[in-house]
Amino acid sequence: MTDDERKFLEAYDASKFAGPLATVDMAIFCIRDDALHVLLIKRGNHPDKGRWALPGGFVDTRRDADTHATALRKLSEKTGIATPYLEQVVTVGGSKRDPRGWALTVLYFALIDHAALNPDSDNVEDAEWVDVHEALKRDLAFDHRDLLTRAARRLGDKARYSALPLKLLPSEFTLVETQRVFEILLGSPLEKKSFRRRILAADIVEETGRTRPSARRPAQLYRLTRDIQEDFAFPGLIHTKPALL
Amino acid sequence: MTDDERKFLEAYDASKFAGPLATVDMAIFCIRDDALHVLLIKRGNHPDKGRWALPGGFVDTRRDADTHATALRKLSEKTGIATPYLEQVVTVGGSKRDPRGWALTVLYFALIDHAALNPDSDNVEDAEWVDVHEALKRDLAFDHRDLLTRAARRLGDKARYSALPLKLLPSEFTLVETQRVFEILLGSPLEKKSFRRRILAADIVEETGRTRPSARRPAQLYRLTRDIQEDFAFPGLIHTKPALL
DNA sequence: TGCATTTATTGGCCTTATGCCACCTATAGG
DNA sequence: CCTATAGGTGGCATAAGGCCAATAAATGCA
Repeated sequence: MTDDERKFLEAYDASKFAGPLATVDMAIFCIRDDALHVLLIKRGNHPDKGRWALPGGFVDTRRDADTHATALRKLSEKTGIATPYLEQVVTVGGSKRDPRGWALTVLYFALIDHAALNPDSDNVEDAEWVDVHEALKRDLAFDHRDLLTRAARRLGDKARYSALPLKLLPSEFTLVETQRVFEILLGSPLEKKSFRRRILAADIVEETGRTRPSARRPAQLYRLTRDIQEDFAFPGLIHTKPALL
Repeated sequence: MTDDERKFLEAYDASKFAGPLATVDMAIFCIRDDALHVLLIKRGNHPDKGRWALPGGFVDTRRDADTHATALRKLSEKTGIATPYLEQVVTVGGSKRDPRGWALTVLYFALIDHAALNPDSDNVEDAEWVDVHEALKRDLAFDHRDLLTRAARRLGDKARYSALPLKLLPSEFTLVETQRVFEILLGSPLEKKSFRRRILAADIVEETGRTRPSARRPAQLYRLTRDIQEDFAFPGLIHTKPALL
């Protein structure tokens, strides 16, 4: 750093520039009762007090090293889960979305295995797992309906060309369960043989040798052969026709 | 709005909450000299004065209705182009990326047809179209090398499963040119017949009836049959193997 | 124990999509 | 006209995908 630059920084007062309000909001998804659910929180403070909203809050520039840390902090506060799949969806900023002023929010979605949740959390007064279709019908706070739409669409898109939906399953899962998750996300049934051929050909799952107990023929349990990262994608897990938007 | 809420808002002073600095940065791409190029700007002010950087600047909460408007404003200032393809890539925020403080930037990329540029703009001292590979070797300002990497990767990914690269071409283009753009983005040659079969089957281009003059057999000119929107995607434009990250 | 029932998993054939590459075509310039 | 060259097609062998029926593994009851 040059002296010139050092001098500039000493004179710089960031607080003089009134930037926008910066928040992080999250769509936390899980599969439950054979449907995609999202966690909603009833707002306890103004504005939009009493309305349901996506969990979220202000970026804390003192505690959060980056926005990802903010998201992880919020997620942990709400669900107790520390290492979910977390993906940034979009950032929405504008003057109209929050009555407090020009507000910018970074939207994330998280995928969790419903079974990994503490069952007590179901009985919390101000938090609720809601079927996504149902949630989209509610009068959510701020522009959270738009945000939820975006997050859900992203997840649905990824179900077409990636193996991401596997993150909604427990660490051991059957192929039938896997197919069902894809069907829920895609909203249409899949052909069993094709689905299996593809997921096996993709070489991302392997048999554990164990089976899921059942009153009928027990299903083979599988696990991931590698961790699924963001932007992990491969063609052809699904046979649905192109979504030529 | 309830009285209660109104009272809350009157008492609310957004400026008390020193949010992060909020900026928009852009990777403006075009094809030039048979390679992907990006526009770089030489910084005229501290910090990182004199270093090359992606074009960008602060969100102006008085002028910009939303971040998209900020991006369009920046793009128009730098290139004079008003209606390009614009897509948000990611938002990066953290305490370490800008010496002025906790800074949050929304990264966009724009795709433009190089021929649509005002040729004078090539002679500007502080702006330069740089081959992306070359740009990534430079010591760019802030974390702009990371940002450029992200934008370029997103574009490369989209070349695998969408028709987006068509936005780098003029309004009339030949199929050979189109294939070449995909090859540049993917970094590997494509099979001519397969490529043509697919792009024609996708029903996104149609013949104009005109041809591109040439010293050899003239090539048929095509145009888009519809506007390409963000997240426009379809499988199978390319035959490259899965990028199983 | 043997059979009906139910869910998991596999076989196998037919159709479509792709990879390959040779061949045909349209121009310009000798 | 003939040649060189880049655009554009034909056509077949192979791979991938859709379909659906057969097989397999449990449970519970006759």
